[in-house]
Amino acid sequence: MSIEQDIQQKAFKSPYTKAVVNIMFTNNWLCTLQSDLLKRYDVTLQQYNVLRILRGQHPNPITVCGIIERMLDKMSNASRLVDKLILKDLVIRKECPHDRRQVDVIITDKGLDLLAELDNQQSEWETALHKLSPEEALTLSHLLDKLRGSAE
Amino acid sequence: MSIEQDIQQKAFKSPYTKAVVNIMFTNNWLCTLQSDLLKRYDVTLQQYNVLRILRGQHPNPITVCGIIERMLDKMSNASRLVDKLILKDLVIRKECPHDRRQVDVIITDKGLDLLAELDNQQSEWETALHKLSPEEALTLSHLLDKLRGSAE
DNA sequence: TGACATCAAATGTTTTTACATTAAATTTGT
DNA sequence: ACAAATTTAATGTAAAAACATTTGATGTCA
Repeated sequence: MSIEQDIQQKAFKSPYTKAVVNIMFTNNWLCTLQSDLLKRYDVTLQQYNVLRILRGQHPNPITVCGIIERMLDKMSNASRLVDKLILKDLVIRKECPHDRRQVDVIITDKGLDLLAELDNQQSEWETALHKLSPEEALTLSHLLDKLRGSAE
Repeated sequence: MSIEQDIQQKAFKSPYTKAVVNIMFTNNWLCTLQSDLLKRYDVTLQQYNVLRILRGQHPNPITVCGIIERMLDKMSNASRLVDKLILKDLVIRKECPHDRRQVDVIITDKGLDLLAELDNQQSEWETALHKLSPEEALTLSHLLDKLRGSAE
C-alpha cells in the first residue's frame, strides 16, 4: 500500500508534493510509534530527544541555547522542558561559571540509566523498519539531505 | 551539509536511526516553511490540510470521521478544527440525511478561492525542493512507503 | 565609565493538543 | 421489538506548544 492509499488520495500535483505529504505522514507514523513506547516510561518524545542531546555531550554540560540549537524542532520552551526533566531527577541544572546568564545542564546517572533502557526498546521497534536495507536507509537520508539543500 | 552537521551529532547508531532522525528533522523544516507562509493568510497547517481534504471531495460532502481518516495526523479534535474553519466561512456543516449521528462538511467558494491562492504560494516554495529531480522525489516517496511497510 | 544594544534564560498568556468522557443515533443479537 | 453494544461527533480537562515579554548579565562603543 502506498501513500495514496494510506490517505485515500487519488493523485498528487507533483512528485514533490507527494514527497512532502509522505514525509509528514511518515513522520507522524514514527512519532506515534515512539510516543506509545515512551509513554510506558513516563517520558515524552521531546524529553527523550533532549536527554539524547545531553548524553551526546556527557560528561560535559550544555547550555539551554545549545539544546535548542540541536533540537529537531526549535521550540521556544526548552527551559520548561528542562524543568520537567529536573523534577524527575534525570538532569541537573547549575550555574555557568564564566557567564552568569547561561545555565549548564547535565544528564544524571538516573537519566543515563533510563536512556540505556530506552535504547533497548528503541532497537526493538526499529527492527520494524528493516523492510528497508541499510543501504536504502542511507539513500533515504541522503535524499532528505538533498531535499533540504544540505547535501554534499 | 548533512543531517549530522545540521543537528551537530557525530554519528548515528545505525542507518535506520539516522533515517528516522532525518525524517523528523526534515518534517520540521518543511512544517516551519509552510506555516510561515500560511500565517500570512491566517490559516494553520492543520486547517490547510483539512481544506485540501475537503477540496478533494468537492462538491461532495465528507463526514468528520472521513476527515480524520484522511488527516496526516489522526488528532482527536477534527470537530474543533471544523469549528475554526466555519468561523472563517471557509466550510459549512450540515446534517447528514441518512445518518443523523454524522455531520457533512463541505468547503465553500470562499474556501476554494483561498486554496487556489495558497496553491500558487505553495508552488513557489516547492521549487525550493527542486534540488531533487522528479525521479529522486519519487524514489524518496517509495522508500518512505517501504519504511512504513506500505510498499507494493 | 556609562548609555545602549544584545544575549540567555525564564516567565506570562493564549492557543492547540492529547486524552477521556458524554450524548445522541444506529446497529446488533436475542 | 428491545436491551446492549457500537458508532459519531461534541465537549471537558489537563498538559504542551506557540508566541511575546521580562529579567538579569554581558558586550559595545562613544
